[in-house]
Amino acid sequence: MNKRPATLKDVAAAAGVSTSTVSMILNRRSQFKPEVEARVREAILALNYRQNPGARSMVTGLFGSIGLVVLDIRNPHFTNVVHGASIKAQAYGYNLIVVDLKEDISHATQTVDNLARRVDGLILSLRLTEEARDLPRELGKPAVLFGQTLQGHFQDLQTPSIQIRGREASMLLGRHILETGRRRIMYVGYSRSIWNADRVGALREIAGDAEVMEMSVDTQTMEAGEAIAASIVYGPQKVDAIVCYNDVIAIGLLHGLCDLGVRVPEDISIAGFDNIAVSRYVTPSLTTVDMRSEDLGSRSLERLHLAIESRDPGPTAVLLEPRLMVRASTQGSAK
Amino acid sequence: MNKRPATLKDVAAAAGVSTSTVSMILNRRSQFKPEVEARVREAILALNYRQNPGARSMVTGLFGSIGLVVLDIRNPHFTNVVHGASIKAQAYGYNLIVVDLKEDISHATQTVDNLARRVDGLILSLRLTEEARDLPRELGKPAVLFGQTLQGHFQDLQTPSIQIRGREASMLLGRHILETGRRRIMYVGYSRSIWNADRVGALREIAGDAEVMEMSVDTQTMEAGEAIAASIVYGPQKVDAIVCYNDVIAIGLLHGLCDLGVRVPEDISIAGFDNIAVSRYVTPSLTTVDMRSEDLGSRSLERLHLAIESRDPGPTAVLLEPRLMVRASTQGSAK
DNA sequence: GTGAAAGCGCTAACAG
DNA sequence: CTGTTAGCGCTTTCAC
Repeated sequence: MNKRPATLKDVAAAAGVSTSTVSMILNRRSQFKPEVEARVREAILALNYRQNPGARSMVTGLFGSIGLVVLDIRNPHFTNVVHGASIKAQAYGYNLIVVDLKEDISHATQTVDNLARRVDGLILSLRLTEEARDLPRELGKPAVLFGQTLQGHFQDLQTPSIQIRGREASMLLGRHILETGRRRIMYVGYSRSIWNADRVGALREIAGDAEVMEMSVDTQTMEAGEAIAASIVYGPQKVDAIVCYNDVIAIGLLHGLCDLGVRVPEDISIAGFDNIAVSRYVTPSLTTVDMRSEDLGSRSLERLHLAIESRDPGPTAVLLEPRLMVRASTQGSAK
Repeated sequence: MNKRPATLKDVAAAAGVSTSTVSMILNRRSQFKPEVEARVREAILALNYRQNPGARSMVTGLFGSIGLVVLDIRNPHFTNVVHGASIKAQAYGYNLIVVDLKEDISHATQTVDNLARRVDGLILSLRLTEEARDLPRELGKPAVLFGQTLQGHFQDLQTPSIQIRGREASMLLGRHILETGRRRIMYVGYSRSIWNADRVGALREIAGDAEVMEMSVDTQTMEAGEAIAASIVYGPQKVDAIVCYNDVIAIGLLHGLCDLGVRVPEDISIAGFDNIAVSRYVTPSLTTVDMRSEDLGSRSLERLHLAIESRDPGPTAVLLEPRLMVRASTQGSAK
């Protein structure tokens, strides 16, 4: 209808008061003559007035929004992070601006830089470039980093973080697999992730005399997992258990194995990380480690809220405990 | 570092020119003395200056962002819509602001209203309230609606839309199921969707002498699908095929059926809608109808871009054709 | 070509 | 308690 939305000035004029009166009534709770306030509210309704958040931001420096940068929204792990953050954002009254990098971190710095100027704070994946991770601090914007711990790295971050203990996750899973009598474990990694080394490293550490082999895929898709099945089955090395970088890859690989006539878990057992919803619904249901995706998102948002409100940041790192989810895909002993 | 980022004024001062000169150099390509331009660019670099998008928006009325409202980001269908839109947004240089309603459309109007003041255009699900759908038009903001056709409704929308032919989708699937000899079809709907009626209606239309029964769940999760399995298996009616509102529900239900010892597809065949990535990877792989999720997102963005740029809206409706994806879950004849 | 000045819509002192 | 006023950082006529 109105091509030009009503402004504060219009409301003030209509109510016969000054703009500052309207502004105060809208924002602070300072008392006004009931009569004046009523007139103002009436005018607001009549003109269908809405604050212009941009103009407001310019003077207050506040945006009422939080930016969340994820690596790949199609990965249910990140979707769950978004969901967790979104719930808390709603609770605190923030807008959540989700930006998907589509696994391409080469523009991460630019993305963060761009986003930082429109939000009160940022939630970033730990897997971004260091430059991108540090940018908020340089810009003086509150930020929270989320992701997995990384041995020898994220302990003394300059930015608060919510981290899931990655090596513990690997160990939980590794221990479980060893307990089922498997001795020839193939780790299928994701070449572009900084967490690969920790995953397989922790696995090796507790493997003892069991052998840990390694392969990797370079896209995080079920297709990639499926495609690698043949090289494992027909490869030179005998394998009786497979640990995948995440559930997405594991589900693809599981399917690929079944197509090749491999019995899971009898011939080869298989597991992933993340505990995405569908893992419980594939056949056999997939053993995995719950990486607390949703908690990662909600805790990050809460932590950021604190930093924005109370100015009480302190680059503390919260460590979340992974949870082993044993399901059919690793059930039963080998042989 | 600098708590206060450099402003245009700072750059102008450093370069010894006026703010308007800097602004012009930054935006338009109007020619300047190479010497002046060089000095300005140097100052920009030296001060690490970035435009303040908020201030710019206030005067130009442009935001460089597009808002996308989805019903449930955890549903891979919507994730794919986001992904499709995100790719095009990046191509056109827009920021994509994704807002997740978490299946609660009661605040849709408020969400849209709020978002509309921060973006150049909106992409909304057709499943929002009519009030929310119409709001952009009242606000004079370009918008594109996406989703499924709805018999007797979305033909003369006031807003451009990208629609997937829902009844055709049902018919494709129904026809396929009938061809496999099934005659007692259970439709498991999602009670909160406006598209339920079309789905089951179209199914009934082509069912002929086959019987179409109906049940429904009220959350769109695999858990809900799983939970309803028993009522179908132990219910009073014999069923030889199941069509679910979407793949998420179907995957849960498939799992539930298997747990109850039902053989799929021998005893009961099952199918869903959406063609989410994982459908191919469950066991048996799930027959579904590709609802062109990613195309819905990318086409919407393209259409919106047109409306924003060329001022060439026109409330046209683009109809996308669904694609039947026959997989193992409906393979083979009944009995 | 370049600068001066007038706002965009709003908030925040500061007066009255 | 309410109005006046001065900007927030940027773009954009309009003169020079």
